[in-house]
Amino acid sequence: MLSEVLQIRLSEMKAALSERGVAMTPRRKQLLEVLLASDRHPSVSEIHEGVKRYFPGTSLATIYNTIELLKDTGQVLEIEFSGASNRYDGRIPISHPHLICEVCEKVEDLDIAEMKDPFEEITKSTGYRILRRRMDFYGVCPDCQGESAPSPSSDRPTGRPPDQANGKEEEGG
Amino acid sequence: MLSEVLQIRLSEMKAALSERGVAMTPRRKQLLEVLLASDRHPSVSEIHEGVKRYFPGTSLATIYNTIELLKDTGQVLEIEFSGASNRYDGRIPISHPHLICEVCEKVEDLDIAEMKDPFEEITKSTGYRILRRRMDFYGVCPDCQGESAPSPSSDRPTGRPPDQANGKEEEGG
DNA sequence: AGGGCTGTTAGAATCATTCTAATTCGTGGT
DNA sequence: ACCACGAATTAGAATGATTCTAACAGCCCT
Repeated sequence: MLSEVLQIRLSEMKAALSERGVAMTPRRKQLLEVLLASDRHPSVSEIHEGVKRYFPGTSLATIYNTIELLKDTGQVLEIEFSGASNRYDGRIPISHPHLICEVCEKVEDLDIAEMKDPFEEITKSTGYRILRRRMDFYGVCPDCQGESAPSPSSDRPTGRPPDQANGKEEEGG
Repeated sequence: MLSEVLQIRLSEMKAALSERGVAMTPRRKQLLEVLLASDRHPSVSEIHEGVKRYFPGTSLATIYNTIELLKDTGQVLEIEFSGASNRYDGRIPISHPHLICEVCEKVEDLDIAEMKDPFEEITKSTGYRILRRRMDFYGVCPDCQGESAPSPSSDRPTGRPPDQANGKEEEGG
């Protein structure tokens, strides 16, 4: 069962889809719940698994299609990865920073309170019309540190090996 | 011909490769020059084109292999994209912010002087061993604004359509 | 019953990237 | 000159996420 806050998000999502004339079918409803229920920033195939528990015949295409609708209505944040599957955040659909473990591929939200938002300033100084931003930090989470092999508890669909461990820990910048 | 600053970068790259016992073959030398000569944050296939002008038989695998060596030695910054090709920055190989036009797929460096670096603080508060970060701003560059179709001057190998233009300009967060 | 509009599906197509196995190249030793 | 060895390079296959296509199913409306 979703918490009260997530129930509100669910309503927002449904409203946004309905406003655009998209039907709320049982599969789609289930997809939204799976998306919101997970705190792992799930991938398309994880969402697929979740929906298939209730609607076994569901195809991957349906998940991709519905995610596309959610993206179009600004109801999900897509976190892109080049070698692996994209991950999705339905709980906080607006740009915000993440912590990403390169060993177990965990994606966590990150609070940086005192960081000033350079949004307006960039718009002014560059002339760009900024649509979204990405601020993510990649590293090794506490659980995965001190292990030579990645934690076997996490299923990693296309995990990359921890080849970053070459002593360079601060890059400055 | 490369500027003096870029000549220095070239030397650094060669030194880093040599230190790791990697031979500086003519193809690899050319690849480094192509990478440094471009201010477009070129993709693998753009680099491939550049190298092929001098060594016509060069295969894509060679480009991928050499880029891999450069990544391993910290001599190139990889900017990942999920739907399109990755882009590479050999001039400034450490993490730094970019401006990315979603219409013409231009990638520019961005200076944000007064932004405080939350690096140490995140390490302390989360326990993560941070290896790299990404701070990129996506939008529409001045050249592409006011055009319904992307500028035909730029060659876009796997361009995505400008479907971001749905009125949401500020996402906050 | 029929028309038309979604939603859904299986499977093919695409495309960047990685892998594999074979060939070529360069160098050092004879 | 010749050979041997290891690294560099190659073509092409394999992989995997995503997108596309064409067909089918469901439903509302008359």
